Amino acid sequence: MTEKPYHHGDLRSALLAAAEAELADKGIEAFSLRSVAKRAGVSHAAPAHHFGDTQGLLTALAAEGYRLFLAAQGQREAKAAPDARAQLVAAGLGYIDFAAQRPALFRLLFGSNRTDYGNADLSSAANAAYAHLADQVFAAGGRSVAEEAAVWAMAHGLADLMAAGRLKPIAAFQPADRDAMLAAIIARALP
Amino acid sequence: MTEKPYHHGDLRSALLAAAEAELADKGIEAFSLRSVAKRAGVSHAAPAHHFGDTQGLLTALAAEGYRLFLAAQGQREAKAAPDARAQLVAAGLGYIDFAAQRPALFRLLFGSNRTDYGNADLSSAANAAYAHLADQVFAAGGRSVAEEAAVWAMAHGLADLMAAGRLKPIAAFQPADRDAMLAAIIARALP
DNA sequence: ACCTCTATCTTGACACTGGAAAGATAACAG
DNA sequence: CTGTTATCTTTCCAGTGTCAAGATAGAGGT
Repeated sequence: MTEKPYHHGDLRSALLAAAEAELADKGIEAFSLRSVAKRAGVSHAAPAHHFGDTQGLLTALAAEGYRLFLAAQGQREAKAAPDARAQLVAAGLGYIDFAAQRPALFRLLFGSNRTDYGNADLSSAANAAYAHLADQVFAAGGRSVAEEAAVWAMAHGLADLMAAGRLKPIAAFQPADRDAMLAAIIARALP
Repeated sequence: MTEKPYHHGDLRSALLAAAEAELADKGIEAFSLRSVAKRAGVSHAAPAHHFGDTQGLLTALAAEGYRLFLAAQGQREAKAAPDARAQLVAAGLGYIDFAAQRPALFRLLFGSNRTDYGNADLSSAANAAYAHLADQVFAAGGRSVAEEAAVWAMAHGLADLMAAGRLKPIAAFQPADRDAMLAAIIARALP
């Protein structure tokens, strides 16, 4: 019976998990560090040692978020045809999956100023996500910043509007129909 | 010499202006009601009488924001060719203009949960913006929710990425070139 | 003119927040 | 077993949003 040892053991991970739960529950604007500490069953000042301040915690969470974000795209890609265009559409669907399943985390990545992109870990995680997009656009024949922007904006726009709950008529479709519809829309932006 | 009359005269408008300045300076996540009151030269509890609470103030600001948002689209439309497709592209450019010029306000409209869409004024302002999009898509031949979503997502994606500063290579072009590039991208999403 | 009524604004209080400082506890290296 | 260090708690402070009570002034009726 590990009641409540003074030393948690893996508080860092526990705090990250608690922070994501807090984010999902209350959103970034009502995010409370003290509440995160309570969720992890620890004093309000405990996070400071692992993350410094709130920005540090959110920065670490965002870095994890970018890795999950890439993983969501990878899951779709694994099920798609191997040609470059199909892979790019699949990545777009994964992009949207992530935003729909974790809207608050998605907004932390793309719509928050409480993360520090000077941080090396976050910076490299974000760059990896961007590089993956750029590679795929190149593989599909895109050769300009405009081609990149077109694909990115289409996927991002769908994802952000879904996360905001503004595409309910589309979200209401059966998953298969919904995916087909979204895939067709994404395809319009392809090179 | 109107030194400091006990009654402000037009505190409501002054508070809205101060709130937008506060939003632009600190972003939605560091938005402080007391700081807004200070900007307007008034006690920290003065806003309560006009807006109730912080959510009330942000809701009123968002309603104003949607009207400015539509006005930004109207400005572009007035300079564009009268055919439906050109008007739709122009509206998209106005959409992006607004996001680029007032990124914090743009995020209040599309990425905040601190506004109350149950409020009649905000709700009707937001609906007016949506109706304008739907009308334009219909006029351009769009007849499905997918057509609507495609155009909306493309404009919104470009706007949100610009507001987040993630399309710097495109933002760096001369205005005319930039607009032409964005117009070409938006055109991909048209019916 | 005066006098009430009501809207507007201020003051003071409360619980909550993030962060700093200092102390307590336990793991670990020797 | 002991000194050292990492981890966590306690205590404190300034700042925040909201509520309640009081102060001020404009508006309308007589």
